[in-house]
Amino acid sequence: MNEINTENKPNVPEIFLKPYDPAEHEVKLYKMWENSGFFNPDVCVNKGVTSENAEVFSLVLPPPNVTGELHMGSALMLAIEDIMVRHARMNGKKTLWIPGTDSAAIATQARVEKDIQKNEKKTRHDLGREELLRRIDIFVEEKKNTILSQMRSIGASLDWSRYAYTMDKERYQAVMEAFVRMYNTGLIYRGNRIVNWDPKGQTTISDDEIVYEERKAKLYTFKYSQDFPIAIATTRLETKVGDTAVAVHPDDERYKQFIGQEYDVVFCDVPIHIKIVADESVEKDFGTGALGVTPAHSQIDWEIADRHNLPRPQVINEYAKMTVAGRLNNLKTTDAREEVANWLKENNLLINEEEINQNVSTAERTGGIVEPLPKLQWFIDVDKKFTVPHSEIPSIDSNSEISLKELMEKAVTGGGVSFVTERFEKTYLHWAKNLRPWCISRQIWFGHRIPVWYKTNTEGKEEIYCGLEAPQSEGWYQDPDVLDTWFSSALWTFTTLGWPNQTTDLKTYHPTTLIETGHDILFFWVARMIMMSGFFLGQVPFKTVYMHGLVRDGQGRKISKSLGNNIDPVDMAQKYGMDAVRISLVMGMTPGTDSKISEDKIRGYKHFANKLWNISRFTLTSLNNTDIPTTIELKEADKAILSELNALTSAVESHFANYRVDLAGETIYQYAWHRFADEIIEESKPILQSTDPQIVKSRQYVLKEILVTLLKLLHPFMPFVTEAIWQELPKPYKDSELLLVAKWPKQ
RNA sequence: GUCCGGUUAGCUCAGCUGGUAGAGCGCUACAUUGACAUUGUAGAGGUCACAGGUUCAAGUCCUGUAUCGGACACCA
Repeated sequence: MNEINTENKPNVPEIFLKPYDPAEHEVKLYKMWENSGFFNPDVCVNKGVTSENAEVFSLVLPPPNVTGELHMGSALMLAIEDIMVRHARMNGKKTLWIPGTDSAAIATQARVEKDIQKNEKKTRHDLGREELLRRIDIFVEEKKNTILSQMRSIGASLDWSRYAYTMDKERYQAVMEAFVRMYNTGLIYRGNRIVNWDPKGQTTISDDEIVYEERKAKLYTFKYSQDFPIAIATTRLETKVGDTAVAVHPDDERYKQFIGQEYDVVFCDVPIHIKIVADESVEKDFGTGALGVTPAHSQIDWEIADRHNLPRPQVINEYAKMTVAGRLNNLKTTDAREEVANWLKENNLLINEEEINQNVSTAERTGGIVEPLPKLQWFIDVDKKFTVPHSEIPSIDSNSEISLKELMEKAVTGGGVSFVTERFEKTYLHWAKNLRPWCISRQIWFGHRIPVWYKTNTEGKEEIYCGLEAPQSEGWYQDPDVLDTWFSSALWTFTTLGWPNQTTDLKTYHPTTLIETGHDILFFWVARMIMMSGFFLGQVPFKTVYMHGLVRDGQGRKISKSLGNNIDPVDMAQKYGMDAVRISLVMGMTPGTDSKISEDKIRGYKHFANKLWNISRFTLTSLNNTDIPTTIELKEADKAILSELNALTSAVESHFANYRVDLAGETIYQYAWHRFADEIIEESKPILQSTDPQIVKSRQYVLKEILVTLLKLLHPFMPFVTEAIWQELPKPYKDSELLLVAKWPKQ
């Protein structure tokens, strides 16, 4: 390198004379970055910032709800990912971070329906499917700019040229293709099974969308009739009109004599036929040790009915109302329960009534009490074996036979996917082991519609067609249901890269390097991406899983509207600057563990941004009107300072390697403030007054080195203030116009 | 019920393969025309939940207890 040109003498820009003002810089800087094109790895290669065959670093952004707004959780996610992405880019990796938004099917449709109900007093059925979908599209178009501009305001260096929306044309086609391929392999099937029905949302939901709430319930012990030999216990009296058997344990001495007997009774106006069966699944010690079997309204009972070939009358409908004749007719289940209790009392059949704690299944989205109902639905078979034509997953051979469940286990146990926090690996494997068929059909309108058509043929039989386009001939009608939103999300790592086309992007960036997301969607999303990527590509979707925790308030409480403790990232950024918001979210956050945010903390880091500002001001002032040769005879003390700086860079690197961005941040913070500002700058003041020019030059050189290194190290964490300062540095100090693509300090 | 975590300064948390405790914020006192009051210096404050064990040596490893939290399952 050359000596600094005297015409490029460092001046102290006027801008440093007042405190750092984030508002003055943030929008401008983001535009500058975005216009530079460097968020796109292709541009980085073309402009020589990244070498053609550089190591790849790729990840997809977990797409936020397209109609939503930024909250602290998504701000944390964007901050962590942007830190890793900027770090990788500065390290010369071919770095791709794909932005996207999610349609949030149920939530979005519910929101639009509510508005229409309020403003026009109409239901979705009044409007019809087409019109409702048109309204939803309009709503999405109106809303999406909010979230997109908020994502930019964070400073996220996302490659917007590859932006994807779960419901855009490319993704929709890819989802159809995926369904058809899985159907043709026999992994997707239609079956009549007990599903979790949400009467409030009027749709099925998957097992993972259930939230258990503990409530008090009454456990009733009773007999079906005076001459029925066995008493049974239940909390759901109203379902007993749907009973077809009483199951007892085969070894239970009390009931052995009755096994095989059958009884006809009229129970609360409903004639029922009860067979006494022996089944291992019954616990002798619970209740009376005898279980009233209601095949149509309980998962376990459905399975018992399978084993004993029992009829399965349905007595509750989709609105959670009774469908039987008599006194229960059309009553809500809760009312019917009381009615049955009254009837039992009237007829002297009630033996005992006891308060117990019970876990009630509720729907995560609507809060409705889940009603198990038998329904004809679409499922993914996780146990059926299929052949993997081509596998890049360690421990899974090409052309081997495997089930989705096994694939999901092996992808992790074989080391194809590793978890930054090991305990999530255990949670994952535990879940995968107990996986059951995944119900993927939903009875709403907004979403990826199931590409299956039906037709009743001349013999009165139903024909089924599954394909990308509707069949040409007459009389076909499409399945009205749409897919579980997680079905399309599960394909996200590769549909965003152009699949099913074999694009260059797909070859270059898949498997992605990393997925970074909240641990609350480990099963919903992370696990299912592993499933789908394995099935369609024979690849893992990502090599590393990094899970972040929940963002809580300063006292560790969940952030919620009712507590009124919401801290809005956008408000906070206006007050203290986005850099302060970003770094406060990251500092003190351990991977996988819930973290805390408070306004005090954010304010503290605004001080830090300003400290940096003043460090820069001092350093540039000290260098003013001075030429600093780039090769220089350094004094011993200055050599020591530089080797300490190298040690800092190494420490930061090793924290990055361990995905401990929190520790990396703290290490730099500590150095910048308490070592550089408090000590090195202080001791430099007299040194710079020295009459020996060698001493002065040596020190000036060191100060410049530290400043440049610190700006680089801090850039991933506080991109705005560091770039703002960088823009004021004299050219000879810089290896790049933009700090965004400057070279990461060498160790 | 099963499986995971946590329990370290007033608060929020670090502390890797064991070597007599750290940070940030807060608090106290002092300083102040100095790059920065969005500051500096100094300081107070911890038998590292409890009880055993292994070891020359234990927040750090093992066992158990208490307590808080999470995931999963679920009894009808």
